[in-house]
Amino acid sequence: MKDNPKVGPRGGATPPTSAAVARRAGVSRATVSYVLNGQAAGRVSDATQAKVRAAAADLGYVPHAAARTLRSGHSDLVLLAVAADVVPAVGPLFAAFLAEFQTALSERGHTVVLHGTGGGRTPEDAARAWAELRPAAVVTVAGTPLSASSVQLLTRAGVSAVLAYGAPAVPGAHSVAMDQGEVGAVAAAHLLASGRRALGVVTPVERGLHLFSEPRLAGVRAAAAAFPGARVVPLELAYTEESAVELASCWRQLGLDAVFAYNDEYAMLLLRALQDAGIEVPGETAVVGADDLLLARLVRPRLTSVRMRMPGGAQAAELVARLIREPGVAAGVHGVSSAQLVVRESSG
Amino acid sequence: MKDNPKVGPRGGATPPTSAAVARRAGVSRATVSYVLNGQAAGRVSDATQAKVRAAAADLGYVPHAAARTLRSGHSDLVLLAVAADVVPAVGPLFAAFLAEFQTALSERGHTVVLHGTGGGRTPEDAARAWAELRPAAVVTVAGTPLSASSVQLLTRAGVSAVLAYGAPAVPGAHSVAMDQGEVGAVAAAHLLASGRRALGVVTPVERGLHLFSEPRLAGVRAAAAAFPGARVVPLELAYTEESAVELASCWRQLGLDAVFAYNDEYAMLLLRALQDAGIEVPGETAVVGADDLLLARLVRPRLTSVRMRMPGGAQAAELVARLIREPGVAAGVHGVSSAQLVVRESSG
DNA sequence: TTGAAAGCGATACCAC
DNA sequence: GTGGTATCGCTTTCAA
Repeated sequence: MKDNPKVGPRGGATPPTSAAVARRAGVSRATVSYVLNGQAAGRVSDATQAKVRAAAADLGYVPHAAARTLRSGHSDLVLLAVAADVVPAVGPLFAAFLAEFQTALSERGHTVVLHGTGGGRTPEDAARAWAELRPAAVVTVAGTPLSASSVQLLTRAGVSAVLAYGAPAVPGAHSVAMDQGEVGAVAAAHLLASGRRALGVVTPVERGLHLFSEPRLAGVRAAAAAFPGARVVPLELAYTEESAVELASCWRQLGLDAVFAYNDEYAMLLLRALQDAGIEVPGETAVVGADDLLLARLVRPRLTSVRMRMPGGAQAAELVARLIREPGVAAGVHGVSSAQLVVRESSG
Repeated sequence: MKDNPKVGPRGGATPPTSAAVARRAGVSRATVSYVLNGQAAGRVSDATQAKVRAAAADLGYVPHAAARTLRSGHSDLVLLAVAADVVPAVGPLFAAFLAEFQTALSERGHTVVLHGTGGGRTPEDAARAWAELRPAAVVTVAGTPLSASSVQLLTRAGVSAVLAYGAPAVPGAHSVAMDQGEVGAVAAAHLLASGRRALGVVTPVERGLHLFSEPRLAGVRAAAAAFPGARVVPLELAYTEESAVELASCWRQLGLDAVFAYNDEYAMLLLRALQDAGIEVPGETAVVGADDLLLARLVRPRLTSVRMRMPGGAQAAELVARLIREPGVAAGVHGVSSAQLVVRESSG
């Protein structure tokens, strides 16, 4: 009469444990563990194995990851950290990355979870929250802040690999670097080469995008500095039609002959507003976006865009798996993005 | 000389434990626990508390979530389950939801993690993977499969709340239901009311979207059945320009006077291709999308779209928090979406 | 071929 | 005020 599920203080049945499986199968917990982890070859008879599996299935037994982690000293978790501010901005590029990354790592026996770190916290607070889960690896994505002391904290907490993906290298961490400045520089070089000299640069007012937009602006500035007579004007824009209309309404006063619009979505927004305000594109003002979205090819004129080439999710997954296997590898840069211009009709 | 960090088999330093903090502060582990969990009021002297905190800071101590979970019997994890197939399709609507949901729940002391379940697995396999983490709650998003037996498995594993968000109700689970059929029905009703009778329905060939597109198609069919002379033609479309061009090239042979395009992105793609093929929109063919994206307002003609109203991330978070607090609440439907037409220029 | 038992890290009851 | 210690579920070594 001890075989019925125990009842907890709140009346809910306690989940079955490996001990319950063992009792039901009439074997010891050790045997259950061997069978359920495939370590049973030559140790446990086939008949016993069958009994154990049947008992586990009957009870709906699911192993307790926390207990396993505690005992084995390492978890199979790979934490993909994304600042909450950045999440709304990620878009289809990130979604594709995530799907690939997750699939590749789960094939290698890891469990990928995405942790959207709440806004308004220091990098160290965020790192502490990650460290509590004792993941095998932490991968920070693009705009997610990561400081050297966070890296140290994670490392001391036993995280074997810390990787900054698409962000500047951080001391102590591995990285797949992406130079956002290059994005701006490539766009600016193109515009300057085609004779434009007064460059507007759209910077989103949306939170969390500054980490991208500021280096991009700096890249434009750097490129422009080499051209006598070139000037750069930062332009704030919110991701709303009203904001775009407002900016377009005073466009001629700005005297710009080109604009680099942070990304394709902002570019599309501005392009539409400019056209509605009677500004001819690219005749009067050239427009360049970034990310090379499919949708940006649908507008007329088709949008010139800066495409970034980064190691994809599968490659990142392979890298992470290797860093977990070989924790000794010295931190360093494992791949660099390149920015590449896709010239279409919106810049002449 | 026992105070230096212990060295594991692979040479990496073992992370500091509460026992290490206790040794360094010259107190017992119990005291450390009390101090670090705010249970010290009236139990531990201020001087001792200060010593403990200092020791913890020195060592860079971070509590071990797995150990805490094991001991306390419940984790603070809230698992947001998303099928990997669906991830690439989620778009900005989901990103906004995630940011809100995560922020609201972390303020309530929960840790939200998104689990992108690998493709090609049964709902039960996926549920087992979720159950291993013993989360306090599991929330499945929109296209993520959830079967009644999965729910049972999760419940037996001690998950106190299972919520299907934006999906049909599942026996045993709570739900915030969204009737995808209604989306199609609303679009079709509008088109039929404005005199259209031959309705194309774009269904994406991309994996993982069938769970949305099929009910939407069924909704269109149901609405059309009420109109004598109305017919419905499903049209497969991939999310590429080539596919859209191909579809547009044989458009006139289809004899359609309207098309409902699954969502705004597919609608924009098709709209462009139709225009390039010389089909006048909305004159010859009306186009309706769904999701009411900002970008869809930028094309000309502006896109008519079906907007869905669902409880936002903050409301969902509040619901989940309540279900965790009160696990006894009978499973049921906690909110229903409504689909609402936003008429613009692409349908006349 | 199987079982007994130690121990991973944190918590909370109970004794001092 | 503070410390000893049993306990959560699981893995793995050693002994039978």
